[in-house]
Amino acid sequence: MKSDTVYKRSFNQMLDLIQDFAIGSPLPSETVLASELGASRTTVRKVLGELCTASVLRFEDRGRVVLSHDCGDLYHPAVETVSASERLEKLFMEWMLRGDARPGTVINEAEMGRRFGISTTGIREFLNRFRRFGLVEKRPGSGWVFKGFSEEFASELFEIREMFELRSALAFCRQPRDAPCWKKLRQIEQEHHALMTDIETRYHDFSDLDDRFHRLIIHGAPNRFIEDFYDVITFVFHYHYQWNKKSEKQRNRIAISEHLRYIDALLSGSESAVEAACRAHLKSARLTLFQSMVNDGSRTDQ
Amino acid sequence: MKSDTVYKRSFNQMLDLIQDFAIGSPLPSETVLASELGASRTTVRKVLGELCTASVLRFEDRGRVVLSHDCGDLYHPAVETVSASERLEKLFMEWMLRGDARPGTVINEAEMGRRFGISTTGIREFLNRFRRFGLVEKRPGSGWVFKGFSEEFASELFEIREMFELRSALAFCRQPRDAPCWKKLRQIEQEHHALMTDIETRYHDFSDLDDRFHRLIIHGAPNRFIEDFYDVITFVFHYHYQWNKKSEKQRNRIAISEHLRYIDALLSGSESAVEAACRAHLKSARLTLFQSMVNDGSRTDQ
DNA sequence: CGACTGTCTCTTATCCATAAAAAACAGAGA
DNA sequence: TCTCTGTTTTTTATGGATAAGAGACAGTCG
Repeated sequence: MKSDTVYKRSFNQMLDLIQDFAIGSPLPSETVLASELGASRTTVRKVLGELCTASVLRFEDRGRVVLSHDCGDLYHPAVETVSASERLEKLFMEWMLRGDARPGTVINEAEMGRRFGISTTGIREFLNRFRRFGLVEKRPGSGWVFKGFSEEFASELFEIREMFELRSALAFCRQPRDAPCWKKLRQIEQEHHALMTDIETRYHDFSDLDDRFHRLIIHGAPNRFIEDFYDVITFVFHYHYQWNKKSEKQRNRIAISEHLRYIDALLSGSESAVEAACRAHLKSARLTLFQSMVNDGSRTDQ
Repeated sequence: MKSDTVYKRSFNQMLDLIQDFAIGSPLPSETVLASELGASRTTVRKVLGELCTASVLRFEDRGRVVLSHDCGDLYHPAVETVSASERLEKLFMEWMLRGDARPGTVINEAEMGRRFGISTTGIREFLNRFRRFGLVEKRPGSGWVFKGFSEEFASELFEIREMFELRSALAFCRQPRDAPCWKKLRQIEQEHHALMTDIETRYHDFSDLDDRFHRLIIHGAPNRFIEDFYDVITFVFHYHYQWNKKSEKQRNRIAISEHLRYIDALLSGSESAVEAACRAHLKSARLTLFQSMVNDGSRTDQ
């Protein structure tokens, strides 16, 4: 049976949203709310219905008005808000990065299902999707073998990343000067400056900016395989650094200044400068990743 | 329920195999047979059991002896020999390459299931695996959108292929002269010569040789992402040229001579020669693919 | 006429069931 | 002891069921 995580998530979001409306004021139309919450109108109606019976809203004159802001205890627990597949992804990565899985470990669907409390179909689907990350491999008829989040893996990952990024950076700076990407680049540059000045408090915001920056570069000369591959990068970094927050602030500070140099090079239009800045940044990113891999006690061989 | 395609395939293979044994002579042990057929002993036993009741074999003295060679009508039909997922793959590619699916078409699991006679679970798994080919995309909560086997697709595919192959070719020729890959290269060179002399009759054998050649190059400096990507290439070429056999012989003849030049360059060890030969070959391969795409009536826009 | 809501239909996410295949275990003969 | 076969236990492949969620259609009110 499909879980109702979409409903619960929407419910919580709606509760947040209601706070922005004065008591007695009417809510936007269902259609508007739906697009606001990123769900279908069907779901929105269910949420609104529930809130009406809870007397947080009242149906009135073909629309809902806010009756109360006091609904802190109505929130659904956050856990019930993530779909089975998302939960599985998280659990699996946790298991993997904790080092519970030695390279070469054979995974079997039934056991994983039991361990993570998810049906084997779900496991199967996840592993099939997860295959492209290069961390598991399938033996048809037999099970799955786990290949280990190793330095070898990281090294192969970076080799491709470097090829792709360099190609994209050069393509980027060959774009006509009036292409919209330049404007976006300047915007992102501003964001870097802004983040750098607030680095003490906002250093967590870097990973999002980092992602947007690299995706902008890459999107200059679009290639679906390159963009897909960047998903792998994002994914790996996301989880790895979630489990290893050591010296995050410092790491991000350095990355920002590398980005700024990189952006300068792009804006200058000099291909050799771009190449140099790009290589420098990637080399440093690679080094940082490797260091965090060996320094992380939970991941070293013992 | 799991289908018994493994059993039927093994059964047919066993029938073939029995022909190699004289009447009255004993078959190898179950274990040996299993590894011979690439199936488990469980399956082998089932096959042997069936053949005993069909009086093709007789159990005797802790082993089976051949009773008869006359079993031509026992073969299971070839269709029942391919698993649901393989069948689906074929049907899907056929549907796609025939051009039944305009780019942007939204695919839905239930309908596909009906069309291809496969359960939605199967469809879902297939599409998830198929995603990496860059031809379908998922809209979570909603369906799948088909992106079209277009020139754009081919062009993006080739861009990556060229990057990877060039990188691999250069890495290949940097290997020490006593590395085993050189020997394999010479072997493959011989195979090219042999195929070229028999080209009139054996031109079908080229695609296999082509695959082995490129995989050898690529494997010189292994990188899982590059090898994975080559699966995509193989897959695309396999199906595309299966649907478009126009001037196959000529195409293969040209490719062989390009390969030979490419191999010469590798053996010479000159990086610039390798680069030139590699680029030339890929350029020509790309051109050939593009031509076959536009010339294929079933695939042009009408 | 155009934006809304009420209703109905169709599709996806997710679990479960089961036969086929694989793998592990156990006893027996050379 | 080692290799076989007989037997039992697991695990995978594949179909099916169903609640949740998305989308289409149809009135309705300003």
